[in-house]
Amino acid sequence: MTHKKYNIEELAKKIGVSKTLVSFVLNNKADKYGVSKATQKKVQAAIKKLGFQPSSSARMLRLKKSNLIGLVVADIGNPFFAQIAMQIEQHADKAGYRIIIANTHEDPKKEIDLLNALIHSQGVDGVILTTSLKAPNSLKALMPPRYPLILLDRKLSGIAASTVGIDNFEGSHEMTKHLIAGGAKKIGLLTISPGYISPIKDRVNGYKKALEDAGIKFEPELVQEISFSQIEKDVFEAVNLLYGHKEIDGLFVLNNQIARHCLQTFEKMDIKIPHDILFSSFDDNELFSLYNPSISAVMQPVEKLGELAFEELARLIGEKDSDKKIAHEQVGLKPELIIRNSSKR
Amino acid sequence: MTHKKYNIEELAKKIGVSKTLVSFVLNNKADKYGVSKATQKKVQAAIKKLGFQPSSSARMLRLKKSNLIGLVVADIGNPFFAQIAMQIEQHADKAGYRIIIANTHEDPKKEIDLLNALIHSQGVDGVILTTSLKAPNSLKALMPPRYPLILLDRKLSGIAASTVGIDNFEGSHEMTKHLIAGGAKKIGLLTISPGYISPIKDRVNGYKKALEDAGIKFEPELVQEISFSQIEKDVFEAVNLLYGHKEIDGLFVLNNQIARHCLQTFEKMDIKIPHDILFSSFDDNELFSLYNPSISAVMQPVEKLGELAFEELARLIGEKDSDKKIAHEQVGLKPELIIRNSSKR
DNA sequence: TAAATTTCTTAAATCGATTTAGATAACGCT
DNA sequence: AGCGTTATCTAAATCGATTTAAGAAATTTA
Repeated sequence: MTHKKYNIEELAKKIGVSKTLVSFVLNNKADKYGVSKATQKKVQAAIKKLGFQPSSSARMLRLKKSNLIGLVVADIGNPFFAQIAMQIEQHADKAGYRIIIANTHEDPKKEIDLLNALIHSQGVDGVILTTSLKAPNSLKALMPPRYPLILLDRKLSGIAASTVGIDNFEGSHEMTKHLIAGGAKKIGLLTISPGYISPIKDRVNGYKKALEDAGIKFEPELVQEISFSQIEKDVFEAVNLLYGHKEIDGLFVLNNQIARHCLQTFEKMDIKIPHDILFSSFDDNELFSLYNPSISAVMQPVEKLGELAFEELARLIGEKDSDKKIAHEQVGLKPELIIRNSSKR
Repeated sequence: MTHKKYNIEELAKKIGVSKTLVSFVLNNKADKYGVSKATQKKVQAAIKKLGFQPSSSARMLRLKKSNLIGLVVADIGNPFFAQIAMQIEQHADKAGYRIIIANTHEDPKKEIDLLNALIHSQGVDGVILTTSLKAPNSLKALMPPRYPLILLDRKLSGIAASTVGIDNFEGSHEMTKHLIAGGAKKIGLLTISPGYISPIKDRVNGYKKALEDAGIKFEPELVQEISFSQIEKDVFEAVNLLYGHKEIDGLFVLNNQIARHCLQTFEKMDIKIPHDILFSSFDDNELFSLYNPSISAVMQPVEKLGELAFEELARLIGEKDSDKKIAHEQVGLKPELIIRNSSKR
């Protein structure tokens, strides 16, 4: 039952035709090259019967096309990225692509190494990247001209690449406005390292703008950066500082992992939301709807993001194949405010 | 700055040696073949300076080794699998492997198609699989003899493959015992489709055994199978039936997604846990510790599972390379009971 | 100095597909 | 019959690496 693995040459010999002919049939070029219907049938039948699968390494080598796309993310452990990855896989699969997943752990050096390997060694046809880079130089240096690259979630100025993400400024602006409308006068902000990535900067700016709109003075010490590698400890200290000493009456956190640890800290310190602090987070999450009180959040349209990222990448790959000009799109989807109980009294 | 992409031949010409020599250096065989130290230095320098990356498709073709492993899971959306995937990626990366991720959505046909493509076309060096198959035939038919395969989470009898998972019978047995000890006399069980996969069967058996131990008669109608594709609806109906009509005083659910929807349903129906029903779930989860009341769960050692799955696969790949016999390990890690407030009064 | 050895280097075959250019056979037409 | 056409098919080059077998240069030995 377990049949031998044939290559195209053996298969051709078995059928009694040349491998050229088998290749024609395999690639739907039989008609184009005038292969008789009878022969086509014969070849098709043999392919199916023997379960022949052409070697993708051989095709890759010859065609310089891998049907592989690289998905390089900062942290697949974060459900936000895991969800997007799933969406991307789903769309890629439909279009005949496989995805290679790689995790940078927010390390720029690792990011560059991985990209180098994926692009130049593995030969992936394109890359979807959530970059942790501060500057575009090292990325630019390794990218072949007109290489299909999608920046997901995080922009990187100075690089010509399509970007798929939400309007972080607006999401943050709206949520902060909402907290203010709920009565908060002194709103803490918990950001996450690295603080230089675009969504974080945009969100901080959205927060500032909302304060300004409301005539509230921006106080830098109310903004605390949580280190990606020691979230638990930093959150505890930050909440301690902001609530214990700065006496905030509102807290907005820029990431769902931070939010989780805030909730833990609130329980530990016996802080009651929304009574003591109005609270909200970025990135909605199953926990938020079930928690008591339910947690307000800025929701990113994850399915849409994944879909768009892949579709745009597929478009770029297609254009590259046909050697047209590559136009880079900047997609800024609208985030959605999910107002629940943690942010209003 | 953006330098041209060289292949080994161009690189060799540039340096003024043969590509054979470059290849020797590249593969650390320079000493073995007696390349002079001076030449080695020269070649090394050029490789580094020009950032040369050998084409992996060419190497794959020649060496029949891809340094790729396939990770085929039923549902990457499930945090349990996402976590394991992250662990596997981490260990694989260290060992120089890339992972291709594929999602079967619990569809056996899709699973076979994907495996076929990964093994025979992509040429992955090995596969880690959470199978949705009922019978091993179709899998056996496509697997080359002695192919490195790890079954993760789910066993499949009749197939010679290493299996990495936990002792599901024991986990379920212990948790059911705990519910009984807490005073539950009529315990509902929510399983998930497909019901024939080994962990589910083992868990159901553990549940039965615990009832038997306690002298409680097993009632088949207290066991309800939730369909993977319509969890929300099924959970609602099942809870309605079991609590509303069968008057259960305990509920054990076999999957964290089901648990989530149970909590929603409880709120909707105003069922108080642990007061009205003692409740617990399989697969621990951040939600469970933060929810009020906190939810008891059978925790699987996710990091350990991912690590073992990869290490065992790497071992098999290594043995295959050196053409030794492949011994198949059956790893059954101990699950851990996390007792919180949902399961005791 | 010539022969034998050792040291270093390279030409060419190979992996399995695709594709170009060309071969062969059958056919129609004058 | 002879010649151009058309319809089918195939030989051989190619992609970029690895590796075997063998060649050239340097060194030692006789």
